[in-house]
Amino acid sequence: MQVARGLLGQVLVHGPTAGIIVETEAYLGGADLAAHSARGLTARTRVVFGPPGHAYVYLIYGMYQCLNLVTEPAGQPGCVLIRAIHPVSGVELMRARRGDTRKVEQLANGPGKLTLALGITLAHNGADVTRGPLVVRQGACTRESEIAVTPRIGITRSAELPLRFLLVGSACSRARLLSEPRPSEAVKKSL
DNA sequence: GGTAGGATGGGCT
DNA sequence: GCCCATCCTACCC
Repeated sequence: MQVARGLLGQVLVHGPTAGIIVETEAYLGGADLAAHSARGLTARTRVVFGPPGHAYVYLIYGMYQCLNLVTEPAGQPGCVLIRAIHPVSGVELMRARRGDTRKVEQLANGPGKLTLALGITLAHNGADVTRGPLVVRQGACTRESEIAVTPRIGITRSAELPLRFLLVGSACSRARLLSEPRPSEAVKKSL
């Protein structure tokens, strides 16, 4: 949960493409029934029970891939789903991968979209995010006041838990945030 | 602006 | 056989 907040404002880099993380969701161990790990250690969730700082990538709805970062010590499940990024480099490549003719804000403003835009696939499952080629870099400092917290979306079990975190100034997460506060000048500039 | 429905395949009961 | 941590298109305001 702390990691999910901390990832906001950090930069996700893969090759020539990169973007600022603007939306995350935490998936916990224990009573969080929405987490894949809730049903115990299986072939699919092996990585989630492994050491932190690794990528957990899985196939959803038969056609999209979602990227998570493992957060807990080995033996203990827990991860953070990256839900949206704000593209900062390699935008033309992202555009090509996504099929062109879109606004920049829409290139990677969803979990399935950002893996496509960044070129992240199931092959990255288990990859060490501190060593590359897929890396998380420290970004600009994020103020607590720039973070909004809401229930997670797209799930039914444990749906009431407030585990979704957004940078309120980002156009890339805006559309999905109900009753959105005014974006601050500080956030606008940092994007 | 909004919503309804279909695509599509692995994982688990 | 059913359930998805999704996205896009068509269609209707």
